[in-house]
Amino acid sequence: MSASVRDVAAAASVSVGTVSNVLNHPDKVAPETVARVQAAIETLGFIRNDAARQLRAGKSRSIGMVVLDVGNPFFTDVARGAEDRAAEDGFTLLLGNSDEKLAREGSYLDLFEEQRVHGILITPVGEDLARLGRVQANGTPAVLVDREADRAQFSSVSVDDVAGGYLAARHLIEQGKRRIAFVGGPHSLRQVQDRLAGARKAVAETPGVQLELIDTDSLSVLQGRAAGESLRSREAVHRPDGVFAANDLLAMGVLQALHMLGDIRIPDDIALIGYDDIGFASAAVVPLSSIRQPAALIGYTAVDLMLREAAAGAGFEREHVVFQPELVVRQSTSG
Amino acid sequence: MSASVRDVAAAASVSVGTVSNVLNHPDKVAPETVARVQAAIETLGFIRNDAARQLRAGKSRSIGMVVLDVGNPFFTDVARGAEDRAAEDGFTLLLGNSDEKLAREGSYLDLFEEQRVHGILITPVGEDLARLGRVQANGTPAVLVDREADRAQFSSVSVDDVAGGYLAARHLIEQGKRRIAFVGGPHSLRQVQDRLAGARKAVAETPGVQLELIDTDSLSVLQGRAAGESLRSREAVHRPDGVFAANDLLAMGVLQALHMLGDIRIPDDIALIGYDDIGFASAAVVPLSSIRQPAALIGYTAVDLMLREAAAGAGFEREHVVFQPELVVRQSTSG
DNA sequence: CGTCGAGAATGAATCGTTTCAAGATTTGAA
DNA sequence: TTCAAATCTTGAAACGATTCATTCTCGACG
Repeated sequence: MSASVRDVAAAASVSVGTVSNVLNHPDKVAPETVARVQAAIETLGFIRNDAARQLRAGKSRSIGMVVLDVGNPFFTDVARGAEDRAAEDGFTLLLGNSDEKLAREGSYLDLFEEQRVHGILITPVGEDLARLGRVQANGTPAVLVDREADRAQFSSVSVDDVAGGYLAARHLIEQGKRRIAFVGGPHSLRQVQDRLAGARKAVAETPGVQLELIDTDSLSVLQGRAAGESLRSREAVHRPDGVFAANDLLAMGVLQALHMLGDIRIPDDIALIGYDDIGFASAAVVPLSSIRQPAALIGYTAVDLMLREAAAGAGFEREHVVFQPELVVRQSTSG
Repeated sequence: MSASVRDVAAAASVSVGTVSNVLNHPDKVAPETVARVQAAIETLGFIRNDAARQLRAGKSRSIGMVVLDVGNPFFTDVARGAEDRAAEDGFTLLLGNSDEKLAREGSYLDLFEEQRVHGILITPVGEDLARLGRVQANGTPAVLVDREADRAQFSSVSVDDVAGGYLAARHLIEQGKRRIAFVGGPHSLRQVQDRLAGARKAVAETPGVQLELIDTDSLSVLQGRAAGESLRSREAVHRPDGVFAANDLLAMGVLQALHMLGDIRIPDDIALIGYDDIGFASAAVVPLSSIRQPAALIGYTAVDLMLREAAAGAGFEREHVVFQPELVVRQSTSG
């Protein structure tokens, strides 16, 4: 169908090797020849076949990334940062969405391995990283994003979620709230576990504070709304007076159920805080307090580590970058 | 590095052809042999090299998609629909973000062509589709998303933006607003042109209604906030009483500037309507009226058309699907 | 008992690019 | 004028999976 190097070579009356050199090492070819070959490329509409190129190279110029939810602005921000760093070195970022499902995560991992991707960035769904370990063993560096694990095996870029959870819960307590509810799930997600652990710590520090768990199936607006509705349907005295949602999407859902569909005052009746500080949080019905993470920087750093690991080859000393989260107070907790 | 079909063949004491058959046509191989080969694959940790596979096949199992802004939930919704349809036929969606920049759009197009992608879905940045025409001519079907153009050359899935713009502006007028401002840009985007054209039509229908244009550099929250601030800094009498933003991101920005940073009442002082009806619109400080588009369905349909075109080959009769937008009234226009 | 055919397995050829050792040509110095 | 060095160009080999014309093996049937 489309022209190959051979066709270009014939049209320019040179060998295929020379065409390839024009493409990849133009300095090794006489200027006049370069011009002739480029003219031929132009007239034939030649387009490099990346498959053949990769086959020879053994590796692609792509980086694979698997996130938990592309619909979550936090992850698109991370991806944007990752893309920026990748572009600096001429790599392309391939974005996959696991939707918090192990099966989908697995098929993206398969795909990326088959594509001989340069490296993988992943926010894993579960605790079992054996599959990822195999990828790593096959020579494809994998970096954990927004998650830390076996420090010797995987480099990681994360945020101290325990500290973040602590900040959130303590803030609610400082606002005078005593019956705190943690809305989040599934608990197989490390992020959920850690944020809850931080909250537990803050609760334990202050006598008389109770912590209630409200589980969700995923970290989505819809699940948040469901959780909020279950709270709304309770008698007022049995409701918590502070809600800490495991991320902003959930918090937005809770907010919708309590404030917009119900007549519960935020923050007077119930104070609400989320996590991630996505752009939309500040523009919510009641501007949402949240825990800010440096999303773009996380992505940028993750690609950076990955590239370094790929360049260093085996025996690379894994690195671990941990950012500190930051409390952002808005009206949803401070009237 | 990693095992090849040849290694597997040796380990299972069969020929490479047989290994390939086990992988692709297991029914053509004796069950016992299949088992033996699969065992070998397992123990060697063999992973198909997609580059080699594609090289032979000539085409990849991927579909390329270029959107204007991944940060815009509208486009991630479209992408989600596209991914679903692609997955039905075993294709993978590669998502690229042009960020409304011609250069980035071009480099994604290059990349996709080099990867011999099965087809391309694109919301083009500018009016010049010559580049895309060349892609099409080289045998890669391209479908326009959220945009219509040369009907004979490209299939398209779009929403009647003129009708949408009309709906939005007429709604503001029906709410008694007479000094309408259209916030949007760049005008090189067809979406912006069309929505404005619709608004103009509605304005022309009612005597005594003025339309003012407030240009933005892109369709982002930040640009919306800037536009809102310029409005806020005016004397009240010179402000419009109705604002139609070219998309919800802009509208959210305007909302922040007017309502949260200023003390302008929405919708009493200024009514505000956006476009796209992204999920966050309903949860805004003042729930945002908007024009709804069937995002996921647009993506789903676009892949469907693309796949049909790819299957039919040259001489395919281009198809054009146009959805009708829908007015969603919330508090930002109706107190 | 010979022949035919279905089913299974084979392995060389192929896809298009890059690499690299070897050959060809030019340049410059002696 | 000659030779070595520097500069260009060449073309075959390699990457790894898939295809397909061929070969091989049985078993059934006349």
